[in-house]
Amino acid sequence: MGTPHSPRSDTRARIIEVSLELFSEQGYEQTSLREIADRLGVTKAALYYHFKTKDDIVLGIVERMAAPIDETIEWGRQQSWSPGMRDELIRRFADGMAERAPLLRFFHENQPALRDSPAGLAFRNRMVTMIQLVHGPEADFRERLRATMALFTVHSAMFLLKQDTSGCGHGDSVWGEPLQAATLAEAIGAAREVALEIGGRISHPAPAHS
Amino acid sequence: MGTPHSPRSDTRARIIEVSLELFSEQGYEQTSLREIADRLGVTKAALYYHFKTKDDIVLGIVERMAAPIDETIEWGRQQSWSPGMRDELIRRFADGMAERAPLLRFFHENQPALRDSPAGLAFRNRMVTMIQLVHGPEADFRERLRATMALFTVHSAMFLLKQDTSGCGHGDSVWGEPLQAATLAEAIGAAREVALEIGGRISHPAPAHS
Amino acid sequence: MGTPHSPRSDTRARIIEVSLELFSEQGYEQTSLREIADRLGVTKAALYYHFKTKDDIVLGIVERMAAPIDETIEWGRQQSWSPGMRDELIRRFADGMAERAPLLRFFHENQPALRDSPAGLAFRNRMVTMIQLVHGPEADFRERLRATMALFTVHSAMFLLKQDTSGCGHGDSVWGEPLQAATLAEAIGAAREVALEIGGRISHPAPAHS
Amino acid sequence: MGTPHSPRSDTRARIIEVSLELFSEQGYEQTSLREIADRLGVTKAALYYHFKTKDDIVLGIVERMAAPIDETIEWGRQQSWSPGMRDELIRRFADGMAERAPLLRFFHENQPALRDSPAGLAFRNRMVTMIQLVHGPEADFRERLRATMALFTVHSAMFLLKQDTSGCGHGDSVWGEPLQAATLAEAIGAAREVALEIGGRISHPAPAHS
DNA sequence: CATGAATGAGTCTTCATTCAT
DNA sequence: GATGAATGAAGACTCATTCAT
Repeated sequence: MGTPHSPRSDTRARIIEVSLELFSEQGYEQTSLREIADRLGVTKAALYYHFKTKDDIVLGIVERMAAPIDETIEWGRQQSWSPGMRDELIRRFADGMAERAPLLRFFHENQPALRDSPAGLAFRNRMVTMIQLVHGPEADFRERLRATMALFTVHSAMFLLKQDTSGCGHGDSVWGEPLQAATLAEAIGAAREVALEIGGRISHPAPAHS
Repeated sequence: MGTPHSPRSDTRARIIEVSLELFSEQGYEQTSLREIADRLGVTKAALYYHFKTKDDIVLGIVERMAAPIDETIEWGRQQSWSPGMRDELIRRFADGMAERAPLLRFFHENQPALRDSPAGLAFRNRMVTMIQLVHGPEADFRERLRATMALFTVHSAMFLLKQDTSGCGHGDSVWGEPLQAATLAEAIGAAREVALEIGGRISHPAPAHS
Repeated sequence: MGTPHSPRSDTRARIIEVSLELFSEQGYEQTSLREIADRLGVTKAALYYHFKTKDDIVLGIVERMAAPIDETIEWGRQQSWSPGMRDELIRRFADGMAERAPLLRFFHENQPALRDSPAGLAFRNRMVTMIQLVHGPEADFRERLRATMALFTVHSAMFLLKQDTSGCGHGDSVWGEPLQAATLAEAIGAAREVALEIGGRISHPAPAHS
Repeated sequence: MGTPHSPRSDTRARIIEVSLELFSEQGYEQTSLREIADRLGVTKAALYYHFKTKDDIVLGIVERMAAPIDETIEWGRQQSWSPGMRDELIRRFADGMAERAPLLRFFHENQPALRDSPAGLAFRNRMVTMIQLVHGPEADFRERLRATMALFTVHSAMFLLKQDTSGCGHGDSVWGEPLQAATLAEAIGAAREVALEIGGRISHPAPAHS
């Protein structure tokens, strides 16, 4: 009851962990509760002790992982828009996502499955808000699009990295040798910079040609 | 009634049409063959007359829709890389995708479901090839990432537009009034330009004649 | 119309041929009309031009293959029972079946599928009649059983031969080297002799120990 | 009602029981899981709780029923071949099968359906081993055939008895009155003796001490 | 905390069969 | 003689979920 982080049961935590893993590897629909339970060495019924619903697990995932986004959003809300604030926003987002890359990937790749679920909404709303904060008020379509691209860059980095892994043997990986050492961390670093460049052209609210 | 004996059943084509529609609206896994069949006014078995497998329908979709990508790839292969060629490549891709926006969206949002399927491979391979053509040989991670983002911009434009549509009443659409008139066509136009800007900074690490 | 063996269409014959082949290889239920049609290079619908029903094909098989049994039965009906007649009956049966071994095997291994079908009945009745002719009137259970075994010996020879073939690599074939040369024909020859021995103890109607 | 909290659900056992019943009555392919479930008063899904697969049910059947064969095989392996041992082997097999007659019949009549299934293999391997033990080493084709026939006699007895039962009214049962009293037990008794006679002529090609 | 047993709805798929052409 | 298109019934199997214990 009382103490916030009492070790009450780490099962709940492990469920979230394993679920995120499987969900991002195989997709939400492709991952069955049996699979999750098996990998945890418990029964399906046990999952239902901790979560009311499959979707509820996703909600759990979001709650545990979305904290940095929320902080960034909170910070963003207290600033007024300026190019510098925009850059800082992107920077914070990219850094916050560094350790949560799989989460981003998971939500991007499972939109249809989560479209109507509370968890899906919860996440999409956060992304939409972030995008709005980045492009600021009264932005036109181009600028909104740039903001979107800037934020999605982190996710796309994942896409690129995956090519290397999943290009199982049939040649033509995106990387030849130059990339042998690109760890996920390095990739995210690079993604941050590219994201800044992409977002960088959003000049607002006073356009240059006024 | 029109033509007496129907021009030899366009059912196959209609299946592809309707399937793409449903697949992109609800996702691949979330769309059952019954649903497709019902909307077409035929039986599930009829689908199996025309396609060996649910996945085979997706393959059909790809085949009918990917022609412009293939042409662009073909063109790209015959050029040698240069900034101008890169821009032209992006331009052609964006234009080709203009009428096929749902296809892009469909594949992006259903990666997990299609990961191991022939159809999924077929499409991902095309995308990977396009990306490689855009960034050209010997590009580093940042440049590859830019290339990726440039091409994905078209898809992200879809994401933005959808917010407007699917934000069914519960607030927080990305667009308030300013976007009331942004037709899909206009959006793609804008996406093309943004894509060009994003791709634009790829400047090859000074070739021999620097 | 007229001439008995006019070459009207050898398709019918080929259907029977191929069907028997597939039916005995894989079983009746496990063989679909599509499979038969494919192997013949025609459409399923074509099969329905020649046969009213899947079961009707089996009937066709029986009709074309059961002639020798019918002749043997006919002959048997005109004799009165004696040990010599019994032996001759077995001999004729075994010889007649020599070229139709697959047929026997097919019916034996597909009894459940054909239990209630006309074709199944047609064949089982023939076998029952043969058995009755072999053991003669007023035989007791033991003698009937012997008669049955004598006739089934031909089929069991098939079982043995198959072991050799289908024991795909996991060792322990029924035959080591001594059997390398046992062709189907030789096997049937041997089966005939064993069948005679097995049937041979049926001494009837005047038992020796009376 | 009887025992308060049921002895922990004998459902698994009942599934096996009912399945064997239906499988032998109608054949493996002709029996649907719905049928089994219905007769048990449970849902199809319940079957899948206890067995991974339809085929797995057959495996369950084999495991529960094949114990006596395994014991006989075990015993046979520890003897060295002699006519007496051979007779004892056949005797034990026949006795062991007395209560499991339907099992034998089931496997014989469903070979095609089970040919490639684990359950089918499991059973066929046992039979092949038994046959080898009966005819001993260095037997020729005739002797192997005799061994086979000896063991199959038990099954053939079933065939005969069935004629009586399933010849439902449309004439030609193998038995008229003389068999009214032949219970299954008696039949197996007779089969045992016939099997012994049939196996009896296997006389090994004069070993060293001839 | 967790399990064992079971459910009901739904999935994809296959098949024998029909019929207009 | 044969095909192309379609059907209706059924099949095996999977899944999220529930509940008594």
